[in-house]
Amino acid sequence: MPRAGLSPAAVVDVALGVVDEQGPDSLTLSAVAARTGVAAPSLYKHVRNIGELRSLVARRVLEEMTDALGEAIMGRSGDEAVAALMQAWRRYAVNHPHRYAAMPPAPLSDPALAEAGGKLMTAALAVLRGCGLEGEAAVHAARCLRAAMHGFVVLEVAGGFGLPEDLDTTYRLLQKTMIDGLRQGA
Amino acid sequence: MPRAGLSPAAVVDVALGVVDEQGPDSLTLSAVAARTGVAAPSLYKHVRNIGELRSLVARRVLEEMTDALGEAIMGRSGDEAVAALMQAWRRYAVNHPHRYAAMPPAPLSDPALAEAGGKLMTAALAVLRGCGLEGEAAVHAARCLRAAMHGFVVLEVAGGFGLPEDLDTTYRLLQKTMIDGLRQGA
DNA sequence: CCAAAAAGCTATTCACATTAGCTTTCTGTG
DNA sequence: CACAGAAAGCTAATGTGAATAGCTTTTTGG
Repeated sequence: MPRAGLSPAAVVDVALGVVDEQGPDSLTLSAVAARTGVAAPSLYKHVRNIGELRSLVARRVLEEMTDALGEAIMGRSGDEAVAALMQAWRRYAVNHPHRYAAMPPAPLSDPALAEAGGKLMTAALAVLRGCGLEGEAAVHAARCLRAAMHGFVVLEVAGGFGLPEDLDTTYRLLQKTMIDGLRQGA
Repeated sequence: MPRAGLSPAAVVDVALGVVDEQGPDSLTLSAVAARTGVAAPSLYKHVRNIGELRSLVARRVLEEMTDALGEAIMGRSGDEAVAALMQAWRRYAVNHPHRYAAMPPAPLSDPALAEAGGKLMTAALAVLRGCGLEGEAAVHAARCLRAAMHGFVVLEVAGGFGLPEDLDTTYRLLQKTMIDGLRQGA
């Protein structure tokens, strides 16, 4: 019988499929193995363990999201860039809810994840510089922005907002609030 | 040999100990059984399954946190109450990081959890009424507030804020931003 | 063409959740 | 007080998933 032709990247591809369809908690080596037509232990030839696979998935997702955000803010500046950033953040999470949930909120001792996160931070700080925020003030502003965006989409994706009121309206209010807040800080 | 004298509540007590010391992911029936001096399967006499145990734990934590927030806002109103609410929210999470992480962001089909969450929502809406917000506007404001608080403490507790800048300062900025935002909406 | 690396596989171990079925301890009622 | 039945516990067993060991097959480079 011919080989499956796997590689770490291919395993991550399949893992992303599992995550998309069944959520991050269902990402198991058996599930990935079943989709690749390979026995579960064979996957250890490509990833060290399930933790590494999760890390690799998280990294891919973070990079993908960073790209999407980068595109969204490209060519914009000031409040408009902040609004675009917030919009793109939420759109990514809503379009890929399981992928978003597959990203840990912190790099947890994974240098590659930390680096990917650093790129996102750099992009955010660039946007804030366009709002007149630099140095320490920009760091505090970026944290607030991230907290607001992350908090909102985590709750939205998990179904944490029970009431029927329109979520787009809520998010618009959050955008306005944050943008006004940034203006204050500048 | 005498009985262990367990009960659903006692099992939850022990489970909270496990959560506090080893985090929500380490909450297993074996861990709880070991602490109670009982064999793991015996726990099924008190809880239906591990999922129910997690729900019961989450409910206890949510109620405990709701109490803490209720105390914090008691006797205050307006911006001061909002500031106290935000302060107490963060304090609870920082003092009990694993318990905070043990709460799912949504009731996920658990009516008891939903009810506990409803009480918290009621308290929040009461605070906002004191800021001149009612009806739909209050719902949108409450969501924004929750998103900001939850997002911040999730990231703080997980170690998601890498840089060395002072987190108290960041949170003060977030408080100010949200309070200004609420004033706008009113 | 062949040696060795790479990629698979089967068998096995361990942890945890869960079920089944048996035994022991309480408890309340005659 | 006795004892029947409920409640609470136990052991044994199953299923799933992670992980390791050691063997076999496929590639590939010289």
